[in-house]
Amino acid sequence: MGVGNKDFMENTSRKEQILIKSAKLFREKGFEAASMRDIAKELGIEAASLYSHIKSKDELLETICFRMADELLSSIDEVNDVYFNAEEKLNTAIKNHVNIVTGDLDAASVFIREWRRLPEKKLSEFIKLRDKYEDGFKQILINGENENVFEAPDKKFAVLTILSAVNWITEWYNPKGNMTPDEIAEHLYNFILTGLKIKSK
Amino acid sequence: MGVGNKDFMENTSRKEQILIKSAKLFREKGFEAASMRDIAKELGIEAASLYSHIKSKDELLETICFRMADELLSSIDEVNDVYFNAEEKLNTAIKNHVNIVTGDLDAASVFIREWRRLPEKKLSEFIKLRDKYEDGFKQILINGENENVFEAPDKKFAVLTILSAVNWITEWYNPKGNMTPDEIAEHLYNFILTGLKIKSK
DNA sequence: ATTTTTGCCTAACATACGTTAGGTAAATGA
DNA sequence: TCATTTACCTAACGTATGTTAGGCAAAAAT
Repeated sequence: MGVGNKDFMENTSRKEQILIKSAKLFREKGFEAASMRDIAKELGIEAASLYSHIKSKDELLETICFRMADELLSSIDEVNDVYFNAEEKLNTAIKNHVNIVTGDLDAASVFIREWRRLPEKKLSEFIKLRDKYEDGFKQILINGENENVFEAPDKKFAVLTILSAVNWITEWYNPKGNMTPDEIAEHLYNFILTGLKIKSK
Repeated sequence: MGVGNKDFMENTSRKEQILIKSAKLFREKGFEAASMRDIAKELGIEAASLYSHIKSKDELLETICFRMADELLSSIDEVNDVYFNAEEKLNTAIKNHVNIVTGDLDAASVFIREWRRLPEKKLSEFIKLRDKYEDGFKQILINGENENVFEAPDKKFAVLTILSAVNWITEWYNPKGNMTPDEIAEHLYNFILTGLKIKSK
């Protein structure tokens, strides 16, 4: 009942299954409104049984949020290490971000929307990681300015605006829609680079 | 205890005070996590006393969300009625949006983040209003294309990206910071119009 | 073959929640 | 002056929540 995709689930550890369903429900109903009993029901077990695999509800939120943060951070680090050209860096960073986010929409939505509900101690740790990620993008903009290819008077502002656009994807992206993640990334990159105004003008 | 700004509150009806505190708490803790007892405590009364002024907790969320929606909608309608030039329209629409959002950050955050928790019936109504607002922006982009001043192959995509940027303000705007709403709006407008890339290139 | 571990179960706990019922003292209106 | 309304109160209700305790059958490890 409610279990669904069993073939897929069979190769996945119980803890992983719990995380997947948690992300789904945290996204749909919000962290507080999604109960342990809801999560258990999705897996066809009782709420108390969840505690054979996890320590607490908070742990679920933590794991989802920090996994995403780690994934994004290692992506931006790699971009800044590997590529030389600022335009290429920004293009790749955006492409990676869009792919990570669309690759696990549930977890990404929780990462973007529900991180505020982390317990205080983990929250400050989380915010540090977010800041580090933002710094990764800032670094790209600084590179671009040195290369005389980007212009961003207020770098922090520019980064926040860029990230707002790539994060907002979770609000409207439909995997069954007619845009692939790479197409979205390209679209976004073009928009961020050149804006709305007609170039010939 | 916890009441604070009494002078200001004295000219405001009790129901309005409740709404103000609700918005504050819904923003800080989320709709589900902020309890009626929390809201009451902010006003120095008992939870049950709230029900002399309101019907339910849902009603509070509804009022906050729909007020914001109405305010934004009449703003975009006015812009589309009054101005003729597409660039001017977009500039004013963004300026209005930023001013409305920064003018009541608590309510705006709830409008942007917590609308999902609306009861099903109100939720569909709310989504209709959001779509209408998006259409208002889309209309501006279409105007701009006809005037040969904007270029946006995918208009829906462009609108979502623009709105993501103006909505994300609630995540970082600090009223005590060193940017006025109008400065933010101008900054945003420039970014949306021309992007990062250096023009001379 | 026997022990240990795993993964679930039922039952229950303490707490928190939105909300209602019924009352009361002060302000308001006739 | 008396009646009504307003804005609060205390008490309580039913329900939902995260989590723990203790047990039990099957699988895994020794």
